[in-house]
Amino acid sequence: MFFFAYFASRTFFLQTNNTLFMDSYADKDKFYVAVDCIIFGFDNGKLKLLVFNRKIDPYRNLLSLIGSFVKIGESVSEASVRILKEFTGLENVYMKELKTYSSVDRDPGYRCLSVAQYALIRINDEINVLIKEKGAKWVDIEEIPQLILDHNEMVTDALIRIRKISRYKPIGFELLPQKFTIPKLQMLYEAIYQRELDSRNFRKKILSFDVIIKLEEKDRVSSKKGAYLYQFDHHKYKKLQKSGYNFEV
Amino acid sequence: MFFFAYFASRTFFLQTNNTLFMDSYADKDKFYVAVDCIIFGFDNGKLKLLVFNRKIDPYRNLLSLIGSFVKIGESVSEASVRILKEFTGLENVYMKELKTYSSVDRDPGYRCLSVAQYALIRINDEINVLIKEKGAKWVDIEEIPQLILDHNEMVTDALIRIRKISRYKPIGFELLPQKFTIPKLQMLYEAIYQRELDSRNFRKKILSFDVIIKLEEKDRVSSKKGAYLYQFDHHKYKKLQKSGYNFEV
DNA sequence: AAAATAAACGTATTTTTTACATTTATTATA
DNA sequence: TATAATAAATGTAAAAAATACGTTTATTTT
Repeated sequence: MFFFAYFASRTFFLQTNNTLFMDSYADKDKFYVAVDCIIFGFDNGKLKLLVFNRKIDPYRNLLSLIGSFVKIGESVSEASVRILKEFTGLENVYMKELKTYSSVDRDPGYRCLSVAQYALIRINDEINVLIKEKGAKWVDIEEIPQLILDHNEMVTDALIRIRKISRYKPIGFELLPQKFTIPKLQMLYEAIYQRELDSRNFRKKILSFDVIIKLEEKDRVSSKKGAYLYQFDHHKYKKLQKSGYNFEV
Repeated sequence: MFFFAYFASRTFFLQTNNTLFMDSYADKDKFYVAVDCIIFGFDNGKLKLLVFNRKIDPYRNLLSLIGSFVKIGESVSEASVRILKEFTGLENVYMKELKTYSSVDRDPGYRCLSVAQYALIRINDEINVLIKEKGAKWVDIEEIPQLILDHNEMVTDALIRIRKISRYKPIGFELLPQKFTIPKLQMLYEAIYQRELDSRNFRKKILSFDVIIKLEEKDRVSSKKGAYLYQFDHHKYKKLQKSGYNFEV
């Protein structure tokens, strides 16, 4: 029998020797270890997922998450950092392990275990140029298309996870630009929770954490009056965290 | 170079063929996939960890978690269910994935990735007979001995996890016998959180969830007056969970 | 009969959450 | 230049939840 590489672009290597692996065959008695990244961004008031349009077999013209085999000489998290950098140009991204997907028949080509990672990134124009080059694109999380293998399951699990996590950790800030307005922050939380929040209570709550700094500037893009810009205060947040605080919106 | 199996008891197999693997050598260019279980129990008012005393090389006479290689024909969770059953005789145990440990140098013998799982079990005499046979034993979580490889790190991570999880899910009930008293339940939560709780507020809170059923019987082991026994009401709990409830003590 | 022990219970205070409507700053347009 | 339109900013009262705290009860042992 004849199998193709899980990912067959110039960036996906056979884990044992780092050489291109286009049309070799998989060893059925051997574990392959992959990493798949569920990358979220926030744009235009909507939570987005980065998907990759495969241009070659297998799964030509189908969508998948951004992934790669893990090389024998790197850890799973090193692999995920590597491909995130490759696809978005970003380093120092908020990325956490979701869970391991290891069903025997999850990948017909390989006995392949995948460690899924979810990441939150700030979308900007540079990134959008790069992902276009790579054949990736953003899709709205309310309209997630069919993805290969068990990738849809991974996305569902990741969404559940970020909803939970966002109740302790100010992950919202990872998705917004450095300067943001409170109405934008609220929209993000509404996108994460998929429900409306009361603007007065939201503002009160956010400000009560005392981890954002009001700037003099206003953002007048979405309103004539303009909304004050704020910045996240990492220093104060770290202090707060140390004292065992819980960030719950 | 010459390497030994990660676990070398009759229960640990080479993942490719399920045959005994005592003194063969590892393929350094190949990923081995292992599972390690952080098994918690509750006994005598203390939270306990199940550790395994290795009687053969490598790591003879050292302590480790209960673990195994994952076989090529099973998923990670199937492997963890398998070894949990083998060591404790238990099936249908509360067990969840903790995270993946995959540093390149975490195991000097193998390029081995381990998916750690944490489990909560009800200790009883039967189990204690079986674990003794297997060479395993309970240690107090406040006095965890040195374990092999990165197993201490796994335990630390698991403790952090169960402290977090116990704020949403009534995991406490997984660790207690079917019939338990409120003071015992409180002791358990105190062991998990490592801090004292107010008995009046604790009782009020627990009863407000309306998921435990008061029985007519009393447990007079730790008091002359005796404490009423209660039972967990799984049915009511499931209903509650569906309605989006949060179980936080 | 008295002492000792752990279980069971209630209430007042503080804190947090929720619900809800109006005013403000600015731009566009009549 | 007055008016309409738009989204941002703000406060307060009521309800719910969390916290702090002391006494009584049932029973066994002495």
